[in-house]
Amino acid sequence: MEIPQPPKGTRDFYPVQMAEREQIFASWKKSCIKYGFEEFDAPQFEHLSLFTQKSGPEIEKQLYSFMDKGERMIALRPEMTPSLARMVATQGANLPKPVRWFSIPRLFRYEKMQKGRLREFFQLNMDILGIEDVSADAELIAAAIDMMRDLGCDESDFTVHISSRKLLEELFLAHGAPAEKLMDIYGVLDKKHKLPAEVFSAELASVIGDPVLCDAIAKILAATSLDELSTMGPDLKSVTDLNRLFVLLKTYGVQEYAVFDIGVIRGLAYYTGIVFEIFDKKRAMRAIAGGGRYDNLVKQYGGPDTPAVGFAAGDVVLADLLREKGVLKPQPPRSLVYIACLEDHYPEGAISLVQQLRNNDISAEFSLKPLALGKQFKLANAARALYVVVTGGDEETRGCVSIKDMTSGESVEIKKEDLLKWLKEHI
RNA sequence: GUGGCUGUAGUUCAAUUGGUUAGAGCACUGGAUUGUGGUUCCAGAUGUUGCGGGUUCAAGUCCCGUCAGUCACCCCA
Repeated sequence: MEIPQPPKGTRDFYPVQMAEREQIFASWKKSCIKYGFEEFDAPQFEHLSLFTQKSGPEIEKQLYSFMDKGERMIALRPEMTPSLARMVATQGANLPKPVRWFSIPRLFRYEKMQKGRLREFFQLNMDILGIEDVSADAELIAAAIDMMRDLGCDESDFTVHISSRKLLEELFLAHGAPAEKLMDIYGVLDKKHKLPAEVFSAELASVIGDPVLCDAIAKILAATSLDELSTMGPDLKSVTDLNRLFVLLKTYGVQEYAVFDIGVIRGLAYYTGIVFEIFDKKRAMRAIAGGGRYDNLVKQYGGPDTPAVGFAAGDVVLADLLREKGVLKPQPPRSLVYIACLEDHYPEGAISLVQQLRNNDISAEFSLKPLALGKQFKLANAARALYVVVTGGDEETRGCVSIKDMTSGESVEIKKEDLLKWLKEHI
């Protein structure tokens, strides 16, 4: 009989993988709560139109969609932001601002898989809605950086690359680029880090056409700092905002993680202002996280005009990074205590003890079939137990049990009625 | 959607380049060990070599197809 295969691009989470996943999720939640974010969730499937409304009809090719029995077009959610925008729009003015929400959704995308990209995955989403000021961008980026630090990463592992959609728009328009060409220019710019310099220039030239304009834009795109940009043209609000953002990030104490990078575009998405991406330092992987300002989205879903900024970090690339760095911890004990009992005492001797511990919230287990004591110790190892309590035998006649510390290998014998107290003191 | 590489035991990989009965580590099960685990020693089980076809006296090995995995391109919300 052939074993059925799981669908393409999905993962089975055996307890080992589940422990890794839980470690990441627990760290994510801790970071979010530390920053005053509340958790929310939404349906795993939505009306297809929720996504096509934001991303256009072509998006359907890249998601799991189907008609349900009521002839409604449904899609498994490929991202969380539309659901968030819908929820916020629904509440309208009722929702106290700023909204500070996070979620860890399971997402589905119909894509051909490759490194760091699957068809089913998780994301951490953090969003701040209702604040137009760059202070919200700074708070969010600081939170994103701390999220990475809480997972055990530091400035030798990752960098936040920051730019601004508005900056590019203002710069290009100020130099006389036609508005209808902006999207095409973004498209080429998005590939800047991947293409050799000559190919990049050639593509840029073919998109822009006018050689004078092309030269001006090439100069802008070669800029590596905000100061450099300031000398190129008139004072721009976006430059002021970005400068302020970097000052704020310094105040947050995270400036060593943040760099200005004009090449950050974030696809052709709905971003309206500051955009950022977190990359591993070697830039060997896909983006670990990405986000930015999307001030029009809630309004686009029929809600009140609500400025917003958010980011998402996928679990796949992040787990790759953490595994490579070796910061993922081994599985925690399945049971803190293993009750071993001598065969003449099986199993009644174990059950009453095991239940006493469980009733006091100490995880405990015992062998469900009679085994030699040596075997029971092997099972205790498999359970990653910290202590083995041996019951029965000579100790029993003395009203005692012996406890073995599985880390040190040392044993002590104590009165049976003192066991709970002893364990509470030592665990 | 396009292309490269790879499919051998549960898993990671061998198999003298086409040659006899496809092997090993790890993991698993049992034993050494009927009162003490991790280390050690012994034994055991597991395969339609992804699937289908072709070439050949002979195919895990070569060819075609197909499926799956993986990597890159496209895209990346």
